[in-house]
Parts: sequence; structure tokens; C-alpha cells
Amino acid sequence: MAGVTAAKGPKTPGLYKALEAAGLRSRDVELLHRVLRSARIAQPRRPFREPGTSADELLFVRSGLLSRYVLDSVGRMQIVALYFPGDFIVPLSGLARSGIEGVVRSEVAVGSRADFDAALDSSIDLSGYFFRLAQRSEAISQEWLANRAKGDATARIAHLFCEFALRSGLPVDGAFASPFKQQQIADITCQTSVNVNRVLREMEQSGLLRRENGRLVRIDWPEMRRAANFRTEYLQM
Amino acid sequence: MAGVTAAKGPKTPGLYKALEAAGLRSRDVELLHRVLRSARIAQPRRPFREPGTSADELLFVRSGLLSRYVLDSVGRMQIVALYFPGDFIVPLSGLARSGIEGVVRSEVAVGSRADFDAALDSSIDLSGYFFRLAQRSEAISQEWLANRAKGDATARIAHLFCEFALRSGLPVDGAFASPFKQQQIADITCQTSVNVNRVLREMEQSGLLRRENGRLVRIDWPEMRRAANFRTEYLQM
DNA sequence: CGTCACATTGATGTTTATCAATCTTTGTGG
DNA sequence: CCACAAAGATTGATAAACATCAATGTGACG
Repeated sequence: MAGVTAAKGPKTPGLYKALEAAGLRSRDVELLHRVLRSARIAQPRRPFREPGTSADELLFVRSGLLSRYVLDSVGRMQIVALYFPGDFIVPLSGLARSGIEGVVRSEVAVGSRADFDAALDSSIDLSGYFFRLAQRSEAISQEWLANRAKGDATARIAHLFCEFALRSGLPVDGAFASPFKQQQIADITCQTSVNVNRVLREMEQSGLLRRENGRLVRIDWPEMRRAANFRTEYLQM
Repeated sequence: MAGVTAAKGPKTPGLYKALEAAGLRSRDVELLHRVLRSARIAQPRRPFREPGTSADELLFVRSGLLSRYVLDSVGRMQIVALYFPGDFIVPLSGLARSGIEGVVRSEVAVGSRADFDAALDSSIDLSGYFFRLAQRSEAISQEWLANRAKGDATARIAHLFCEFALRSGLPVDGAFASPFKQQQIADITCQTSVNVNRVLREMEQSGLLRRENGRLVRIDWPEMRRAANFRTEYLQM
């Protein structure tokens, strides 16, 4: 698989600590730790898990940024979910319609479905935790649906930036470095890269953001949130 | 609340039997049964639970059809999920951005969040069951995202009909009575009712469906699935 | 310094929203 | 059962948003 190589380097226990902070007991964190036996690297804009193949693994994002995508009948990509460091991608039974790929180079911890199921069966707290995670994912998808349906191109891009800033834990008023290519923004916000380009220019002209050498460097967050009609509640747990 | 009245008439134990068929033990079904203490009626196209209010209850659809919707800044409705008989609507903490309303008149069983949480805490099978339900809901949302983003108006309407037929358990080649007003189809498929009307006419002209007195009576399912690019896997559990 | 991926711009076409009527069906009180 | 009202469906004209097609520009990197 083109986008997958063996990961090297140490694990990142700090993220597991973050799980404890999210309400998991250290015993359960240990359980998960043992499920995540191996590690791989997802390369940017390369498939990590192809659509139509088995989705029989638990993934945990140690660093970077991953996307879940669906290809339509003509092969155009639509990104339907983003996964940030600390997020899990849970296994599904059967063959997945959607694939996983790196938005940027990402370290991914990997465990088997069998081990994951066993861990869930052995801890009711873990079951409850993944239930709440799935609820949150569902809320995010529905927020995307509402935004993609009713917002214009500017609102959709603004929403992406707002959600990215919040989920990646950036300081809300700080500098901002977008990891996205314009084509990726297009794949997330249901547009063409051509239109993304034009809308970004308009956003810069109207003062919503500033760019240097094509890179985002500064965002007017209050205005951006207004443009996105962005609320934060759906991201809470 | 305008769309809510007290329900009368007997419970529908048949649906609880369906839960057993879905893999729940009768002990767990009993637990849920005790959580769902009361019942209410959701009236068609009337809010059952307003956006911005507490979503602190477990709902179970006994009959009818419910929708979860979000209102944009101008008050336009976008439906982001549908709930069929046998589906649960799980409680959320805090105030919900989305509301619930009846697509048609529906009988809804209601339980408190506290009782639901207690039931989850007391049964690991129940926890696992609701985890899988949430996973399925997430898969449906993501399928909607892909379809709404990449399909044209015809594909989006076709997808709605296909999913409706499957989730409501209709015989795939049988007659078909749509419960949806054109405005509701518009709210689900991100269009205006004016365009839904035109697209339905085109679909009838091209033989995808037939109508009598404006009511859908017959659908060419193979062609409809092709138009929708519809796959069934995402609905499996 | 040539190549490659990505960004940018312009010209044109399509889809669908919007606005505004009119027609049809359904429900309701007399 | 009818008259009327209200909701929904249908149709036409117009405009905005965005896709598509086709070049051209630009920075990174061997």
C-alpha cells in the first residue's frame, strides 16, 4: 500500500495521558495500549486504507492528520471525516465503502478488531467511552451535513478552519498554519480547487484571513466564526 | 410543545422482540423497557423537541417516522437524520443544536437520561449495543455527506427513496407510498421544494417512478439504485 | 535549470435558487 | 354535502453560485 510504511521512533505516551484526562481510568488506557500492538506511517495524500478493503483494524492517531473519504462513480474524492491526534478510528465489520488517507504525514497506532472487541467486552467503562466517542463523531458528521447543505462556499471553508483550529487545540487567537492543499479543502468542502482558490482570495480581500506565499498566516477568528455560523457545542464530550 | 401529546393505546412489544433479534438479550431488552417509562405522540411537521433545548431524554420510535433537523441563520431547515420504528434517539448532555420533529404522526417512548445511563452502566452488552448503533448512525451520516456532496438533485432524491425503502423494511420490488411532502424531500436533500417538484417530474418522465394524484405509486428500483449510486453495506449492523 | 506539483486566472456553461403566479387537494365548519 | 380556507403542488422567468475547461504563473527541489 503506497501510503503505509512501518513507523519508527518512540511511542507518544503523552496522548495516552490525554485519554485519562478525557475520563478513562489508567487501567482502561493500559488495555487500549495493549490492543495497539503495531504502528505505521500514513503518507500525505496517499491511501492508507483503500475503499472496498477490510476495515478490520482499530487505528489511533498519534500525530498528523487523517481523512476518511469516499470516491464517487467518477472517482472524485469526498472527505467525510477528519481524525486528529488522540482520535480513534474504530473497526467495522465487512468491507468499507470509505478509505483512510493521510492529510499530512501521520503516525498511526494499529490494533486488531478481535483485540479491540475483547477489550470492550472486558471493561464497561471502555464500552461507554467508545459509545460516547461514536456519538461525538455522529454529531460532527451531522454538523458537517448542516453546514455543507446550507452554507455557501465561504461558510463551508470558514467552518473547516474553525473546526480545525478547535480540534487541533490551537490557541484561538494565535497564528494559523493550514495543513491543507487547496485541493484537499475542495474535497472536504464539496467544491473544486478552482473555486477554493477564488474564495480564499475573496476571504483575504475582505480581511477574514491573511496569506504569505500562499500560506495562511493570520485569521480574524470572530469574523470567521460568524461567516461559518460556527458553534462549539457539537465538539464537546 | 406543539408537536407533542400524550400517547394512548397499548405498547408495541413486537418492536422489543425486534431488539432481541438484533442481538440483545431479553434481560437487556427488559432493562430498556423499564427505562422507557412514558410515551408521547409526535405530530407531523411539528417540533417534538426544539433546537436549543435540553436533549436529556432517550427516545424510542414505536411507529411513524422522525427527523433530526438544524435551522440555519435564516431559519431554513436542514434534516440531518431520520429515525424509523425501532430506532433509538440517544440523550445528549447540554443543549442540542438540533431539534426533533415528526415527519408523520409517530408514537415515541421516552426515558430519562439518568435511567438510560444507569442501564448502560449495569450491562456491558447494552453498552456495546449502543456503541454499535452509534457507529451505524455515523456511517449513515457519512453516506449522506458523500451523496449530498457529489450527487446531483436526482441522485440525492433517489438515494433518499432507496434508504427509506430499505430502512422501513419495504419489499424492494413492491408498491411504494412516500410519506414525504415535497418540502420535506427538499429539507432532506438540500434543495428547494420548487426544484424537487421539477426533478420528480423528470424522474417520472424518464420512467424512474410513477405517480397518481401526486402520490408515488411505483418505482423502478434497479434504475433508482443506479441513479443514487446506492450501496446497502452502510446500513448493515 | 528543468520538471513537477500546486496555485492562479479568465471564459463559458449548467445547475439550482429565487421570485411570483396559478392550480389542486385536503380539511373544516355550517 | 357544500363552501371556503389552508396547505401543498406546479409552472415560468430570472439570477446567482459554482463547475468546467483551458492556460499560465510560481516555488521547491533534484
